[in-house]
Amino acid sequence: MPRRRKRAGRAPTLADVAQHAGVSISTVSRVVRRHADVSDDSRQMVLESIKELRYRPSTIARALVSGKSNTLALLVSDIGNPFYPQLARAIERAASRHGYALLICNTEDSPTESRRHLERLIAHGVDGLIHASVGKDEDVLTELVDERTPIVFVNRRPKSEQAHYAVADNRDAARQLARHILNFGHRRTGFIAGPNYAANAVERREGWLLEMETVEDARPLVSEGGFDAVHGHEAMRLWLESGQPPTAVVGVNDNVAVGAMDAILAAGMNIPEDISVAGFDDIELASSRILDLTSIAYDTEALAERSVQMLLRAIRGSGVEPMREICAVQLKARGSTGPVSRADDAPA
Amino acid sequence: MPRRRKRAGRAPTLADVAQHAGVSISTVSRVVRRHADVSDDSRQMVLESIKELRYRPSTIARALVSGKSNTLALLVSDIGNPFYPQLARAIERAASRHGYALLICNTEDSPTESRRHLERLIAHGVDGLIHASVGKDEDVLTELVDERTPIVFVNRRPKSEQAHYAVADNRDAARQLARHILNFGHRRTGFIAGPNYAANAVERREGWLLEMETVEDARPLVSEGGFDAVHGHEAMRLWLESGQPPTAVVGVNDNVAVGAMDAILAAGMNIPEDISVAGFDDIELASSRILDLTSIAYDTEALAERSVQMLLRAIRGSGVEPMREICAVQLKARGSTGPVSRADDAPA
DNA sequence: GTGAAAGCGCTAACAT
DNA sequence: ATGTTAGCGCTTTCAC
Repeated sequence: MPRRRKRAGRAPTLADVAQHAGVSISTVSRVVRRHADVSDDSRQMVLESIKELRYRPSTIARALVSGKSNTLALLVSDIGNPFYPQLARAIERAASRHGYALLICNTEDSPTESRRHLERLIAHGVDGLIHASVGKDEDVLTELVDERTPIVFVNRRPKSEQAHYAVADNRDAARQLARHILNFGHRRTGFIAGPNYAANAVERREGWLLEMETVEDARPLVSEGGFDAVHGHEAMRLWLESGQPPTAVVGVNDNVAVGAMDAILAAGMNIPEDISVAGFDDIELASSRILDLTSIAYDTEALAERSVQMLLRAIRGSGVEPMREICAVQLKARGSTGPVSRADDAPA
Repeated sequence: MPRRRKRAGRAPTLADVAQHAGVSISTVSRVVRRHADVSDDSRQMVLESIKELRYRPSTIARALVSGKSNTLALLVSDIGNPFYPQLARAIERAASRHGYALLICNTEDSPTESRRHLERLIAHGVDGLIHASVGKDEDVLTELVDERTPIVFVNRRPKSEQAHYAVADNRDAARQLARHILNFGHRRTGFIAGPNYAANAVERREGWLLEMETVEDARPLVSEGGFDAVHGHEAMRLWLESGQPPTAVVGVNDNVAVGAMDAILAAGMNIPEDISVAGFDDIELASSRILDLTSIAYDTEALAERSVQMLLRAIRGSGVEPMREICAVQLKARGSTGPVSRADDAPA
């Protein structure tokens, strides 16, 4: 009844295996790295010793020697926002397909947190960074990151001309959504925007307004805000209290839209009979009958795959041309948006 | 107009700093590690060189020397389930407070994935593991992990008697929820359970049935399932089609409850007038007016803090006694549960 | 107070 | 086909 077959303490090393198998360290190393130039005999012996000793190569030592850690890192704004886990999962899979591990870091959109994470990640020797955090920290980035650690932006268009990025066409997405709303006859509409430092948020708002301008009598309202449900709630509440609320509102993301829905229900009104609601991101719950929320779906799989590919290319060949990728979006029309029904300013 | 003040290529090392500052490597190392025994003069020089060269100590080399990586890893079942990001964030903060970085891994509840991650993590030299993935992989764990990499289970009661864990009292939580439902007069009730391999799911079901048994004429139904909304939907659909659906159903988590709600709405019935619904986890959306879902709230902050503390203790002193911690739960009664209203088998 | 030197576990020449 | 050796960047004795 052996408790542990291995004496506790030090983990077995190449040298241990070599000794056990009666060969040299290099031979073991060759076997481990699946190098040719090893006789079947030796290989057999080594393999057995490895199994018996439960040897596992140390990534740390490898990283120290090779300067490569086979690890990528992903920075997200808010892991609590359902969109990011979805993206993270896709990126993790993509990275894994290419033999890389992925570290996920939560920046909470704070440059301080970004800095903390970046310091750590660089010291840890990650081979590349995927940045999906939404804004405010570009200065920190340029300060800390140099060409030895390539970086790709996902779902965020960076200011720098030199940067690599994979994004969705937010402006077009917003226009599609606006068109959808306009087609239902809405004219007094509301857009609950995100913060100005976020390129995404700005693009969505711009697209929205652009499309609204194509219709003579459209009167779009815009409310500044953040990415949280509370912002959506607050903005909607104010509009409701104004006495002349929009007949359709769009949140800068589904979180915000949910907040707005909440406020509408709290005021005793109905969706979409009184007010239509829509958002961006198409979070999982959006398609459920409970939310049944019209939204813009991003192709996270494509975003993930493309960004990882770009990053790997940047890691291999340094100093490559800036790479860009614009991924498709898809309008998911659902029950939260419908025609204007009240005596209002548009055809029924 | 200097493009980069540092020549590209190799990152600066201790030796570079030493040369630049005109001192020895050891002195630089002492300064970096805030060791005493350094003259103010030397320290000054070194500090300046460090700044100028933008030197950053290599965690990799440190880890190789010290055998410690100052990194913990968290394994979760499904980062897409809103409960886990919440937990992950709390654990990340707790780890960070103690000077540790956190790696987050998604096992998708697959032993294969668990193995992949564990192999990597151990090779990467993580100092400890926090396991919040829900089941099926305990064999993999005992096979791969030895006492050099301590492990703490969170939100999951392990089979092993020796293991450390921090969990919530699921049985009690389920009883509270059952009592709440019974108090509303419900007698024909449904529990949409999770998989049998998940201790959490089993405990919740047991608690539920235990409390139901305290009432003579209660007739609890149980439906096997998974942790996803689709399972909740499917189970509810079948009950609805049976013609005698329960007047109150509880999902093994909020995801499942949402699925059930979806099915109820799809059948044209109302919540809670026709059927009451509740869940576990108290995901963020549960408190919104849209879901307004009665649920059990776990103290994720406590779970996180306690588990990290336990893990660190295990890392420092090896071979410590098994540590256990049962964290509090709180019933959040909301609008999705209400009294029986139909001509049914209970007092109104 | 400071420096020299021996490793940590591995890879990658370079021998043989 | 296999062994020897010199590092990777750091910590840590141990001298001075």
